Amino acid sequence: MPRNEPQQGSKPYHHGDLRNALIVAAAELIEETGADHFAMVDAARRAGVSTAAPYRHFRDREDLLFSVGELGFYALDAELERIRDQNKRGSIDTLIAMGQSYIRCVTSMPAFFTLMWGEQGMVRGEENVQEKIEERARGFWMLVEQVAAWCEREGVDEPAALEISMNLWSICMGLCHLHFNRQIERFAPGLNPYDMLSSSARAYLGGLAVAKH
Amino acid sequence: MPRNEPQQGSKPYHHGDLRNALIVAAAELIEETGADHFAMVDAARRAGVSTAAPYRHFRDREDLLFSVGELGFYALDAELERIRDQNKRGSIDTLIAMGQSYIRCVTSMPAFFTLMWGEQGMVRGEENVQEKIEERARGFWMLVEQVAAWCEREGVDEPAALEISMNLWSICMGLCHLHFNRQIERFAPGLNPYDMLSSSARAYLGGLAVAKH
DNA sequence: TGTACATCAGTGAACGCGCGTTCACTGATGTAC
DNA sequence: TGTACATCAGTGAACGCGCGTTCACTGATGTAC
Repeated sequence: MPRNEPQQGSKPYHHGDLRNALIVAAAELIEETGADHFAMVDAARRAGVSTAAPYRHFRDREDLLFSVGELGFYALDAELERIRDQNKRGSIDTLIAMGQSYIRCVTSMPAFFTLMWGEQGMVRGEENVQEKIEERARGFWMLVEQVAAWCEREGVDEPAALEISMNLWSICMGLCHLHFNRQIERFAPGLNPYDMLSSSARAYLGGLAVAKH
Repeated sequence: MPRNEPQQGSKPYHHGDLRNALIVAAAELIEETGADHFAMVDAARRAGVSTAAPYRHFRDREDLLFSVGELGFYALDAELERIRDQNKRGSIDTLIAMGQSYIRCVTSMPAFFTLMWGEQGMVRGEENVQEKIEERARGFWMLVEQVAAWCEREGVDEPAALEISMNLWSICMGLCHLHFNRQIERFAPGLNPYDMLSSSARAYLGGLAVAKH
């Protein structure tokens, strides 16, 4: 019988990839019940191990949650990178597409929201956490770069790129928030966050370009 | 000895206004530790009563939290009303001032954030909760009214007022979010949400007005 | 190739804690006569 | 004005539950000789 194949019927003593299995299990649970109500023991149960097993791979609950957050950023960054590479550098369509993909990502995993940008993901006094936190900003710097290119095109002062990027991020954040707290469908049932981003970002950037000409 | 004056030294058996005292205590605790970690027993302790007492006034924990949310909306609406009455109807400055006051309110009571616009405040199958939830929208309708007046002035289609209001709300929401998760000071230390709102709302509304002329 | 041994990744049972909520109670208050 | 009684707003003790975490353990794996 081959070593690496798990025997049928009897589960192997060693899991093989428990760390990742726990992250995935936790991510699923968080999707279902929200990060606040996430329970360490449930993650273990879902991964099919004892409640003590996770502590071989994570210092504590917070440590696991942090890793789940990393998973979220990984997915988001990959998506943003894809959008960026498929569109013209610094065009308004690129900026909007990036924003829409941001909204899509965040919306498709709403429970990651607080996990990714909440306090908890940021405040941890530990060894090499600082660089991990830097990593989490990758998507934002992608946006800044595109905005800077747009500024160059439009003859807008480039130093403003950072502020413009923050404002665009704000709009996306706000739309995400309103969207998955169901405020959009509540107050304006005909609208959706993707079109709203498109129209408001166009008006905003348009207003900036006009002001500078 | 007068009836209504509490005796010094010995605390009276009846509190007198325990319901409100509990709401205030809960609000303070939520400010300190966040709504998620808020504990019913702590509210009772802070109000100086036994842990069972709150259940004379609130069905359960959720019920108390809902009432705390109402307090938040009460403060917000009062502030928005004040700003509206002090400014010119439908001017861009009024819109921005309302947004800034929104940010100020939300920022000054960050822990109310999820309580006021999170799921929990919205999903409750109960008697006359529906009308209470309607009440929570008062501030938003104030904004819509001002935006409609602005539209009239600028010759923008008035039906767009709702969408424009949602977009402005989004921007404020996003700025609040970024602000008190410390993302603004992290990425753009020189900026603050108030000026950001002012500049982005002006560009956005300017862009809309230009597009229509 | 075989064996001894260190190390690793699990188990299962238990701990302690804090919280939401209930229960039988008791002191205070309001009211009908 | 005084009294009996219903009702209200508290008390204090206890419950049950679920969760985070630890502990001594054991089975599996990798490696030096």
